[in-house]
Amino acid sequence: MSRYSANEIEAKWQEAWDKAGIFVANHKADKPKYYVLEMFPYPSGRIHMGHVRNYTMGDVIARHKLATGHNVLHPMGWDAFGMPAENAAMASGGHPKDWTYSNIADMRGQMKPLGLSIDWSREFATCDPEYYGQQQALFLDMLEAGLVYRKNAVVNWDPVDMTVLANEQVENGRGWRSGALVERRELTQWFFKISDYSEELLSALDTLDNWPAKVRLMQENWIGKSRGLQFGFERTDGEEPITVYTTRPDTLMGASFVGISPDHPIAKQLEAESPEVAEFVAECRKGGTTEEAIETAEKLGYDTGIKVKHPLDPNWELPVWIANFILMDYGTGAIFACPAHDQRDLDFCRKYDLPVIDTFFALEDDTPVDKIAFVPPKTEKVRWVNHFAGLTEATGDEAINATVDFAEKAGWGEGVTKYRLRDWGLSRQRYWGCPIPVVHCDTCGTVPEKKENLPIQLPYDNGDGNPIDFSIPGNPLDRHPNWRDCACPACGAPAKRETDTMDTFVDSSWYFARFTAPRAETPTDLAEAEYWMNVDQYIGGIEHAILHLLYSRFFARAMNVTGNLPKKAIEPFDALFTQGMVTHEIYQTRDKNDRPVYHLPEEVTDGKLADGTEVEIIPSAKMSKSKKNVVDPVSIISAFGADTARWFVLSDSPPERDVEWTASGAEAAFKHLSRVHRIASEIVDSDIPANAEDKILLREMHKAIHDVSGGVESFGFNASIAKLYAFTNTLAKSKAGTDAKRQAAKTLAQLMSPMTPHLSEELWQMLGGEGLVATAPWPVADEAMLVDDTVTLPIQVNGKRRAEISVAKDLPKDEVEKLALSTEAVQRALDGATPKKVIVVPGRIVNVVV
RNA sequence: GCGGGCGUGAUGGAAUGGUAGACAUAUCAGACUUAAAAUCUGAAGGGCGUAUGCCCGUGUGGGUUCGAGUCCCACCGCCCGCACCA
Repeated sequence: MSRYSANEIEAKWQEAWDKAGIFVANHKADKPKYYVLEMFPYPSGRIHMGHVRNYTMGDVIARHKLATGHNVLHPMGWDAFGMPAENAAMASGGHPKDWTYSNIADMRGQMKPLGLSIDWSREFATCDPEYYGQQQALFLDMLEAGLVYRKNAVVNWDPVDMTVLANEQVENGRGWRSGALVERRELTQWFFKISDYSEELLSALDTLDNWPAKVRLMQENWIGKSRGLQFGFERTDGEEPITVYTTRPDTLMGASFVGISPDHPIAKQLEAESPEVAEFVAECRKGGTTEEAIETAEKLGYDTGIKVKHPLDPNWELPVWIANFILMDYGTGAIFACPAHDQRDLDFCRKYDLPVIDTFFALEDDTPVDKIAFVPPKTEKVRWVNHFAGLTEATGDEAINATVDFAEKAGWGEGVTKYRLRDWGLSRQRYWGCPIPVVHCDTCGTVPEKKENLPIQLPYDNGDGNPIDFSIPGNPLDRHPNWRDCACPACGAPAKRETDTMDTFVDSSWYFARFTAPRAETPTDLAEAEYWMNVDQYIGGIEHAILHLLYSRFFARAMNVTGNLPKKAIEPFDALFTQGMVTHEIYQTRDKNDRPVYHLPEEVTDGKLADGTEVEIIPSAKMSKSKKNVVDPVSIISAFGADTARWFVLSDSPPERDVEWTASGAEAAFKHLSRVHRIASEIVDSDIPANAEDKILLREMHKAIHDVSGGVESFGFNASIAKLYAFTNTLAKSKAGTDAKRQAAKTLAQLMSPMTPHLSEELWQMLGGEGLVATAPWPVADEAMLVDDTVTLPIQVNGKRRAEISVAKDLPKDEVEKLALSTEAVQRALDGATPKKVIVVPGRIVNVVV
């Protein structure tokens, strides 16, 4: 009898798969194609358990599809541009390119032992010039199609490091490295016109039936379609009216002031004229650019002294304030405030002592607004105070529509549909990204680079053999001695290259299309894209629910318009699955100042440190190096094997939810796999004649085929594994003959093969299976074997279970009823009473109502 | 602030509106062993009871239903996202 030795068999079978070339995707037309893709990783240098879970899920799907006769494309690549490489270069020297490629080599080396069914021949990294050169070609196509433009936009600016900061680099309003107070500053930036597609991206969400409803809702809210009224407030000084946009025009009688953004043209004009305004606006620009930072910052206002006339009452004058919570990017950058029915406006008015006017009340409560604004759902009926369009009782929605109609008829306003979705700013003032292929020429202006000059490559050094110094703040491309110098593609005169590089979201917005023809001389090969697109199953983290997925949907449309993708691919992901994280307990103690001190899992036994100190345990926390609750897949694989890691990350929780990594759970998974191996080898060594138990075992086998397959097809991997445990227990206890047990064990090996491919190959071979289990046809359940002849029915009296009966599965309802009523326990519960009603749900339950 | 999600034994979780707790972990008991490990068998939501059983129980409070973990309303708690992290 042989023992289960994961390390030996895993290497052996990986070699066998490689040799057979079974995971190399070829464009063969005789089988249905299936494209399964997991979001590609950032090459940090180490894989983590989240990767193991993500890629194992995709692998289960890919292997199951392979076994069910599909032509499977399952590729892998690297999302390789981005700030960590530059941060590493800044912190510890070296070059982002070297750092990245060495990380990729390390990670590939850690991933291969997982035994994933990946077609490695298609691998690429987004920082390969062959990839980003094609991305530059796409950019030029989009520029030509009018989908790219330049405008000013606000960024986080670190005045000490003289650099743009990412939101995550702003901590409590200060730069993470310099500690300087961050300012909002305007720069000229490149933008994709994603807003051209607002309506299209919104309405097409309805076609994405196989996406989680949650993700569609998040995108819907992100696009943020709203209907409102746009109109001008006339200024008393005769200057141009101030145009405002409001989604609550019905509350116009409650207006207490007109507010403009600190970035509004009027504010800018005043800023130039008045030092006092300049000071105020500068104050507003302190703090981060995130919506959260702006919304939660203390309300600040400045009375400009400008007055406007209320559109409904020429004698009513409203002041114009600059307010820090008004976004220039949304609507017109100007609003009217109705403090009674908007909490932000109310906070502002209370602070600056501006009037608060109730415009409607709840039907049965006319308490004036004090500290809490009255904001009922727009579907709720309210009672209006002196409404200008003549409303008395109406819902918010009705009032808004009536008001828009009223304003349009009267001619002072216009109903307008707006979207919250802003254009996608793709400029990054950084080195390690795809260079934007345009040239600035003194005579011709901004000129696209010629396609034959692509790729515009990043310079590795300073051109004179001296390395680029990444330790100085700012963009190395800007200060490079000669990289910027070039000839204008239009007139040939000396010109300067654009030094902004692209947002890394651009890289990941089309990689799925590139995988269909990764070595093509154009961004895509239309014939290959036509065959392989769309991605049949896309798998990744919920954190990408909005940006990455929305940008990809936009890119697919843009690529279609520019002839780089077929029409069928404008929604590139047919089905989406968002998996949960892998979490782990945090072990912490406290230092003298009561600050937490974290401990590695291996330092803790039975809730105590080696010196006996009690450890505080925080359950289910996201794995993070700083909290020391990280489990390294590499050490798990060397201790137990990849199959154990794969089995465990799928077993304990539903895939969309977080799974808690526990040492005992991993060990138990290993024990179970060893047990399956032992059971199989005992069967091989046995010689039991066929007997009456055979049919019972085979019946259970068909039920297992049915349940496990169902779980795999519906992302119920944990349910499949629970069934595999149960079936293994059945097999271990069965007294059936050797032939039946061998058949059951072979089926068990097949059913396990998507999760534990190496062990399954080993078992398959031991049990005399033909060829590789990976390519053996997936077993099919015999429907006739799934139904038992008798069923057990629980009997309830008034909804409480009192007894159960065992009946033939097709026994008529009235017979079932008779049987149920005659049961002793039911008679006792009835206690002589006559049932009012008996509900018989065939095959399910009987309920006797008294 | 806005938006989204989740609350079931000691723990992870299962349950087309139909026997709540499948499957697993941890725990306990037994078998094997000189002993331990490994393995095998079994117990187990809480309470009462020798027991057939009975009562209570899915965050809290209401509601719909013959029947609610599941549907509806309100509340409480926790987690996540918010446009330059990937």
